[in-house]
Amino acid sequence: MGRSPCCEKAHTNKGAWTKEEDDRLIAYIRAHGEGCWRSLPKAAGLLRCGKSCRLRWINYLRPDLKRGNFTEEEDELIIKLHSLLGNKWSLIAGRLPGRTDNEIKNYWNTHIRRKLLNRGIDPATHRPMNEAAAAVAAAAAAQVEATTISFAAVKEEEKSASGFSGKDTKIPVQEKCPDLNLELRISPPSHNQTEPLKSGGRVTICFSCSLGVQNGKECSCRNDSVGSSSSDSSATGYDFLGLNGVVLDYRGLEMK
DNA sequence: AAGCGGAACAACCGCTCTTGC
DNA sequence: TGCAAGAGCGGTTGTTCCGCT
Repeated sequence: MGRSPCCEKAHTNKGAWTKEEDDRLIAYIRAHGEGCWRSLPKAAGLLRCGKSCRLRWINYLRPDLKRGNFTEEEDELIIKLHSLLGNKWSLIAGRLPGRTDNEIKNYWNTHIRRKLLNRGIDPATHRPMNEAAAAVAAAAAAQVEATTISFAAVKEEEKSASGFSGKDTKIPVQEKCPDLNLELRISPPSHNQTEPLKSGGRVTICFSCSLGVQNGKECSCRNDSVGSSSSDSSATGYDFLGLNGVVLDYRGLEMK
């Protein structure tokens, strides 16, 4: 049983792409468009795996790609998006026109990770390093406890608690960042809001705090006790990218 | 100039998800 | 409902480049 390999490895090239291969791929896609990647190599006369062709096209040959260094703005945007989405590189890439998931992933691993470490921030949790270590220990303890909970029961609870359907229910980001709003919704305070800010163990914090910069100049929740006046706009969500006043639903981040 | 080590990046691999039968 | 194919994603590896000694 099992799946047939995506290509016949014995008859495919591997390693760096040559100029000629690039030209063939570009010419074929210009003529026929992006279609069935599996059959594309043969049709285009390439001794490459379909996956390899797809990757090459998406990451390097697409005409709308923006090459060159990342700007400071892009850096910060990536950090913010990563704190919200985790390693969902494709989603992050969807918010950065002209950038690819692979490019962003590489850039994260080589530049941004170090940048955050230099700031004393754990790149995985976006919290200060010492706090992150404590969080890891706490998470490990919690995991032991969690093993007693039936997986089926959890799935059932997810299903009923989530308004999302199918694909949307798999979002795992929250497990790593318990402080993040599980619905990943960024919204201004609703004047009609009747629920307290902290409900069912969910705490909403400002974006700056989620990055581990408590009491920083950008922290908008420092003076707020949880559950304070609902008329304070900073208490219920991030002013994410200056989007205060806009409801940002996680589902909207999924771009195809 | 040569050797070495680390950084950067391109590409591959294995897995999951979606879709069609 | 189950299976297989195709597509996509994220982690990892391999190669090249560059600066330092």
